[in-house]
Amino acid sequence: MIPFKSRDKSKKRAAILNGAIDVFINMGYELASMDKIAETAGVSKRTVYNHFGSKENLFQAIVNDFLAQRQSLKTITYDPEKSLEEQLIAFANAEIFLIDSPRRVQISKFLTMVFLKDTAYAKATVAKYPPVYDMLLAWLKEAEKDGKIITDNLLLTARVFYALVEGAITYPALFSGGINKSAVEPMLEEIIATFVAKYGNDKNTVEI
Amino acid sequence: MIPFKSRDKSKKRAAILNGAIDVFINMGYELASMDKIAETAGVSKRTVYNHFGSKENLFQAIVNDFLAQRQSLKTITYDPEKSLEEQLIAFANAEIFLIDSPRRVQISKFLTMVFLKDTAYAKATVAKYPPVYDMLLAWLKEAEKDGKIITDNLLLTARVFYALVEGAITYPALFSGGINKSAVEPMLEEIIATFVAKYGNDKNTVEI
DNA sequence: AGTTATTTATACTATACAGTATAAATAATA
DNA sequence: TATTATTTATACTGTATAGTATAAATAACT
Repeated sequence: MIPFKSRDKSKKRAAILNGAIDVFINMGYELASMDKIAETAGVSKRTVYNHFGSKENLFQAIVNDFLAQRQSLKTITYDPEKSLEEQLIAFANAEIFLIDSPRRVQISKFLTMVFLKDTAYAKATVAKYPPVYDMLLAWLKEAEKDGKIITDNLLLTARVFYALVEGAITYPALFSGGINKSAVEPMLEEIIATFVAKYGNDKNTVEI
Repeated sequence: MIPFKSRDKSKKRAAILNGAIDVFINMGYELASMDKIAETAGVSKRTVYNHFGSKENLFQAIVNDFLAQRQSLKTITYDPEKSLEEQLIAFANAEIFLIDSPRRVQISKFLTMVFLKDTAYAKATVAKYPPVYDMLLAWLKEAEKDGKIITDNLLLTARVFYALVEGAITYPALFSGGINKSAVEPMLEEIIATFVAKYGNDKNTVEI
């Protein structure tokens, strides 16, 4: 039977997703019971199943919603008029966005746990979204052509950049439960300066 | 009743720990059943309980055994005769040790998951062991005094170093399930070079 | 060989949870 | 107001698992 006319279910759907995120975060996937999720969402258990069918599906919906956000971040293209630092900070901020609100850092933490538990699933899931490295690689290529970046291995260089951002900011935020701007900003400057010290074409010094 | 004489239980204990690690790694803490652990260890379930009392205790024993290994790594002191690179690689290798065998990378991965799930527990547990940063901080202080390192913030500098090592090597190893020397070595050189480019006192260049 | 610490096999208890069933209640639309 | 898509409350099924009980078996030490 095709419903005569379907009504707006988005409110309940959002409430369920929100409650589920809370419970997943606080209990972990295994210990998050569908009863608890329904209660937290202020919804009957049957409604949860009507919307998502299974715990697994509910989880997938959360993951997809979250990763879709990342996808929608605007692209960054090389601009010879702007300083390297300014442009690199834009790349870093695209990562920092993922841990930039209490909610997002919770979800990132949960996702990291799940991805660590099943790295094959992690790989398959992340593969559905545009690779983060590619945008930086394209940027680096342009910057190198413009003589502002010096490297003999673009991929290694990109990996060093993300190592700095993730190692200094993202992962610490997951463990500390969040970031505070006043602590992140000096660190962000420091890692950008570190990157530029290695790969920037500093025309103001010369070998003696 | 005090036992007349206790016998050597270390063999069974080791078998249980080993089996438990296998099961924890493959199923995660929650889904690792004590029946499965006993079976994997080749031991009766009652013996598991005789040795460890509870699943929680068994888990704690694994964590403590693993972290105790790290503690036993030898200290690294500043040596003015050696190059910065050579000495920094020793620091990096102390980290790489933790992901340097298939077994250790599995345990590190599992521990990272558990620590992410309960960061308060993580903090308390890690606090029981010597802080990793302290040794590098002492080294940096000496290197700075010796004029080989230039920085106005030792702590930030240490954090950049570990960000590079963890972001470029440790975390990627957790997700990829291990490291292969031929891929790690170029990356290790690259991050050491990056660190030195920023903080090394390069007397061979001068501002013009 | 005899003592006894340790281990084993089997069965059991109590609890929790994913998912289903059913019938009644609610609320949006016509 | 009548229709019906959606939601709710309650109870249920089947399965899984942490931990315990008990008595028999094993093996290290004297």
